[in-house]
Amino acid sequence: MITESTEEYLEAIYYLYERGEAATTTSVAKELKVAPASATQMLKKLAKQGYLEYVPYRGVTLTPKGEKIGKKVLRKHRVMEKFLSTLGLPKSRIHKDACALEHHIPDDLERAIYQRFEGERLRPPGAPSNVVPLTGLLDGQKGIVSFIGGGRATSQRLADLGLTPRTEITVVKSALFHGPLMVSVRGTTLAIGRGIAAKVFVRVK
Amino acid sequence: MITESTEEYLEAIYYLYERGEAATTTSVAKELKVAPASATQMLKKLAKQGYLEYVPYRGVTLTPKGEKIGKKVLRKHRVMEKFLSTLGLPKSRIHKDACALEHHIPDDLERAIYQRFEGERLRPPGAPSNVVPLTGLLDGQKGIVSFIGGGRATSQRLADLGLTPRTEITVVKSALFHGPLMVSVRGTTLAIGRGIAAKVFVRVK
DNA sequence: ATTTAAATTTAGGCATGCCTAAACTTTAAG
DNA sequence: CTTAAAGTTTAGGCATGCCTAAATTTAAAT
Repeated sequence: MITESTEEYLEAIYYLYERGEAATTTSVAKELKVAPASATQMLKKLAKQGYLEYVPYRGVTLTPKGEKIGKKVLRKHRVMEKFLSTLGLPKSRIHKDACALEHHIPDDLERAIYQRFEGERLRPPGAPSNVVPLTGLLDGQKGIVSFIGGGRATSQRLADLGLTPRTEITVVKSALFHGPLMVSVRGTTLAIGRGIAAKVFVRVK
Repeated sequence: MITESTEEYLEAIYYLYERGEAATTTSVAKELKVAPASATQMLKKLAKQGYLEYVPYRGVTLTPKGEKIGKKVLRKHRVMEKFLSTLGLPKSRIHKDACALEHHIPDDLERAIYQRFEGERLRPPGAPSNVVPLTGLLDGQKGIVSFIGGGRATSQRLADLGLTPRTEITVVKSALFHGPLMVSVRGTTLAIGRGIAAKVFVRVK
């Protein structure tokens, strides 16, 4: 079983990596507010477990296995922050509370929360709540195009891609907060930007 | 700082108490799926910390301090279960997931979730989302009566109690899932049943 | 009253992950 | 090339909470 501490470390290292900063013993320790000596110990353990490469006095780099976890935990953290702020929790506590929650949110709960709150923010009033923007789907989910939330030009562009109401669409890959989505429509896979994807409303089961 | 384990124990003991079962070393151990010897050790520690009275070979009873925590954690657990099931998580995992979350949900998040999901379930379509049934308020919250979600007879009964639109109302005490609510209206305190309270929709700040 | 089974506690251990203090590398300045 | 400061690791400890095995207490049956 993967411990909370392991997740915490991998998340912090991934976060440093995402910002282009080096993951040294000290930077990790500072990020997690622990003593450098504690970080050394933990990093050695994580290396032994195959989550990262550890070179004494030089710092660490995540292995694919470690990166996958770090990424996932960070994403959960961000979804939780959004969730907490949508519910009106005081800003001052959002980060800390998200930290506490991120390790206890199962994957599918994260997905459900994401869909519901992201969808709610974008959905035009009156639309049923199982209609969500395409950006609200996560990898592997399917939906039926319900309507296009944009003007004529948007509709046209999307129609050219085969995205018209009643078409079934599958999200192949969707980075949660940035970059294009890979979707599959009528047997073809295509990439569409988040901006336009947010205007495609689909009905999910 | 109160540990997760402490909360877990106090919740289990309170839960036994709620069902009228004796809190013995063994029953607690069974509830928490730990060895009886572990429970003994922990119960002694909790006694030393003033959460419960411990009589060797006889079992434990919660002090007010311990009961307060046990009750709160159990309530969070139940709110989380409701939340998870509203979001469609598989039934088989709801209990376990709620267990993991209950210790990491701050009080106000619990309240926000409760209000939102309970309110959502009962709120007539079209009402703004800061309008919730009276049963959605927790102890100490205030609201302004917005409308009565029942027929003429209900309205009349409530009007007799002084509960008419635009009246300010304060919830004095509300057990979360059962029993009447104690409310204060125009300086008077009265108890009203949950059934009828669910028909009083109030606007909260 | 004795015996025996069940419940409970004590004793001794273990894993996790944190800490401080002291020792050791690395780096950068002179 | 030396040296001092900064960064890092080692060593030794501590708290939490779990475990098993062995001792003890209680309760129930004869």
